[in-house]
Amino acid sequence: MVKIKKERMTAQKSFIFGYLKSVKTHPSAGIVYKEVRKKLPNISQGTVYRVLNNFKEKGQVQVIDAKDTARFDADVSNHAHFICEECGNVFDVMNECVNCGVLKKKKTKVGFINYYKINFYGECKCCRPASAGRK
Amino acid sequence: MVKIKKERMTAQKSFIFGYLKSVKTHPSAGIVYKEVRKKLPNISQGTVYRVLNNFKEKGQVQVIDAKDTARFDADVSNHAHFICEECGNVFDVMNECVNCGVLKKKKTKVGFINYYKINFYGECKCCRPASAGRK
DNA sequence: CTTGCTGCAAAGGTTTTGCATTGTT
DNA sequence: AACAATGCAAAACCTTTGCAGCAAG
Repeated sequence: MVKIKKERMTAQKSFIFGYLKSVKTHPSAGIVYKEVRKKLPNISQGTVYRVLNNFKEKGQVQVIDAKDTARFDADVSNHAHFICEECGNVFDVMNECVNCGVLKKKKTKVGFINYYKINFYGECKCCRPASAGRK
Repeated sequence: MVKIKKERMTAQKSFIFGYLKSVKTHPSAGIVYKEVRKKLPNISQGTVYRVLNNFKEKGQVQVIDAKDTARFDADVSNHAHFICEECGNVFDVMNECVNCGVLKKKKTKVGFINYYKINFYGECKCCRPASAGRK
């Protein structure tokens, strides 16, 4: 018989999830740690990483693979992301903008597709004026 | 007057670029280091990272943000990537599969888009049989 | 009471960087 | 001869992990 691990609810988990739900900034694990620490001063980095990975595995959050660090998003609805190459901030790109179904079939030449991610790269509204003269 | 830095050609650069051009495995910096070392035993990790970043800035290679480490691809033509969640290998997904133009306009609500990347996630041919019984 | 979860601290891995030296141009 | 690029080693990050104690069910 296979042993089933029963999960427990903790203050750490609910604070982290609550924080992620409350922001649209797609914070990194480090930011989550810093922010949640304001309410739970004793929380450790290890816990933050473990909880975030736990959420990811359960599909409660999605991960955006930005250049350097992973960013987390509690909005798991179908949408893409825009990553500013200047400041590193991440913004939502809603589906109306992405005018396609990308890939319908699950079985392909390379293997079985579970899901996909679309990332846009460029300069955000705040950074564009500053760098306008560069090109 | 703005100082222009003039670039020099070195054995390290040409070996690294030659290696990247010769493979379809989308190697990480660590792998590049290990492989190029066979021909240039004294090359250092620092150089590999500096050269790869240099290529990236010049647009000679593109970077695939896989889960853990960055992968490099000397094929900068328009195509997407499939990342196996089981073994971590990266495969090319040619454009016929991605039946869309994704996003045509450059100027959007969030900012100015330079380019985009599409990553597919799933299980590759090699890993699928082994994990077939899981779901 | 059971055992999943946390805090702590150390370790692992990737990527960057300062500096003296090398090697292109 | 200039100065860009390298090798070396240390440092800077990000992320994971072992373990003893804590706490949810």
